Amino acid sequence: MADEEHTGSLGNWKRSAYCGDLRLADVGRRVTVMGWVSSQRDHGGVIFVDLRDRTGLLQIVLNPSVSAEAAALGRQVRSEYVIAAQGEVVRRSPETINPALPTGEIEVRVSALKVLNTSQPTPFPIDDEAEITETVRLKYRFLDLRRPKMLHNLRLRHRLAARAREYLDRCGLVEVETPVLTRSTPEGARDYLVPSRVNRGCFYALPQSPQLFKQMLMVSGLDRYYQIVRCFRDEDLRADRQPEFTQIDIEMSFVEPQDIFELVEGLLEELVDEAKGLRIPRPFPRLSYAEAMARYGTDRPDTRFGLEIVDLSSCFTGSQFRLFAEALEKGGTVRGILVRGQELSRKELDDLVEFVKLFGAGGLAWIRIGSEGWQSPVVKFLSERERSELGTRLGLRAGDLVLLVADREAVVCDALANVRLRLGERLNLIARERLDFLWVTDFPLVEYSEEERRYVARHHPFTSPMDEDLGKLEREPLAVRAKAYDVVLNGIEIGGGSIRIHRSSLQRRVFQLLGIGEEEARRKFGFLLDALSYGAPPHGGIALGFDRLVMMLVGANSIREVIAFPKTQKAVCLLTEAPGPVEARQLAELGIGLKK
RNA sequence: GGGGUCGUAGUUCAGUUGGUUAGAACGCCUGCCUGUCACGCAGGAGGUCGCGAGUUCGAGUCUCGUCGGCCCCGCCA
Repeated sequence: MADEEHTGSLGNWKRSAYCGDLRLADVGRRVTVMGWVSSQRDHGGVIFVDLRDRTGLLQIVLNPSVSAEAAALGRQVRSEYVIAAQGEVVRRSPETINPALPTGEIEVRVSALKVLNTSQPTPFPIDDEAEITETVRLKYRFLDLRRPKMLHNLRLRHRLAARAREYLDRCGLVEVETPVLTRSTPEGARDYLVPSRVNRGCFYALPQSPQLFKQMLMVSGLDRYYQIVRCFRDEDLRADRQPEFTQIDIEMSFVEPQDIFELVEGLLEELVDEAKGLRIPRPFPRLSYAEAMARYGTDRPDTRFGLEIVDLSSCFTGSQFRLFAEALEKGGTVRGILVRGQELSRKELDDLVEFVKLFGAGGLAWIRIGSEGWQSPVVKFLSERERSELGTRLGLRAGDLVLLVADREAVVCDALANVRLRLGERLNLIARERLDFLWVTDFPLVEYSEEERRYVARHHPFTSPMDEDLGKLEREPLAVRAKAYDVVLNGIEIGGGSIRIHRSSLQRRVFQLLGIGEEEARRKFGFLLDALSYGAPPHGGIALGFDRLVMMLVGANSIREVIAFPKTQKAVCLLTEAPGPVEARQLAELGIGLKK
């Protein structure tokens, strides 16, 4: 007995109920509950303890008239001590009911108490109220995760993963584990490298995705594959980007994009049902890349609000306004957003002018349509004809505001896409409760990289061109569309995929277009070309960003809220202080020396 | 690599124009209290103002540098 007290052992005690589960129906039960002390209220005689486990809070009552021993122990108890209590579930008298608690109609009258462990005072309160600096939260992540909200996030994440596995299994997909120690493929993101001790001077890379393995599984005839898999990219972090993240990775044989859409829509339907109990409309809307760029300026539009972008170039042909004229002469464009019935202060407009510069635009021209006439720093440069064309085109009337950007098309799109988002937020136009899923399709196969002075794959080099565009592959590569697609939720890209090239002859043509020579292709992707030459079936797939999806479904602003042990923007784990130095002996074994 | 922003007690914050001993709330500690639930009451402890230089008679406050968190640009096929 005394030993048990000192060691905090359970002895023969066995938990018979979770705290948060108990209700009126349990009145009369003798229960054993275990958990953490959320608060202790000592009234000199009777002591109340709010006991917390992952299910919620339960009030237990230590009354000396029931057990003097338990009450004496309870007097010693402090916040976050781990205790076990045995007693009877009793109905609270009407005036002592706490409607704020799901368990507020009952309490446990404790007959025996064990202190299983003590706790130092925690560096921050274990509740959802206080907003604690992230530095402190991450350093004490084990305590941060003890907070109900974080436990909820982790448990929801688990349920979504479980539901995804169940659905994909039902659809006949087979989960296969692919290697974590793999080969570096210098195309794309920077790899995390792992030195090989056995093969001195050689390195593994952690996978950016299991792309090539899943394609080879298709060649193997596995037919339908999935994997909930960790991926790694050594790039700078953002609120929605961590160096290691989880994908729901999918690949199927003998399919066209439509098959992928149906499978993924079914998956997302189930996940949204699991998370929110909502039925999302299917099929998801589809938008071509070209249309998405034209209307929203981005390939991942948030369609929960309007403020669509309008091409106004034709209104300004031959303009006397130098900025517009120059942009158009250089093959650029003038586009704008019409804001109707909203007041923006002069300061806010000035801020927008600065804001677009972040995205490479020279500036932003605004025109307010007042009842007295047009009010704008640029209106004096516009001819009568331009003003009238603009007015007709947009159907301008008093109270309207027009925001214009003139530049190269890519810059205009980027700038206005961001202006649109900012205004959507600022003017509170976003339908917060909506989940707008959509497919973006018909991506260009390649884009031209000024920096590398060659065509680069927009998705990845294994993406199939559209059959009808094959003829343009060499003549007009920028006009070739790919069998690629992204799935977007509320303006966040949550997944992307494609139908892959399954014939080595076409794969060679694409490598050639990308400036990857025969020899280089053999060296880097020889195994894939080999695989394709042994009867590869038509196949394609997709990868869904699981962290982002969970983030959206719990309404968090950062992926870190749904990852148990995330890293900071400098890719440091504040809890374990990884990455850290290693011993000289370890480096010597690997044949690695560090530059001073 | 670049821009912005923040850094004061365990936590969340305040701190005037540069001026005495840097404050509040919560938390913590001690005592009292038999129906509270953010219990209450009385008392108490707790600070390298991120770090380092500089300006000044005097710096939490001004300047420069540096470290760290967050947001963003670049980057992320």
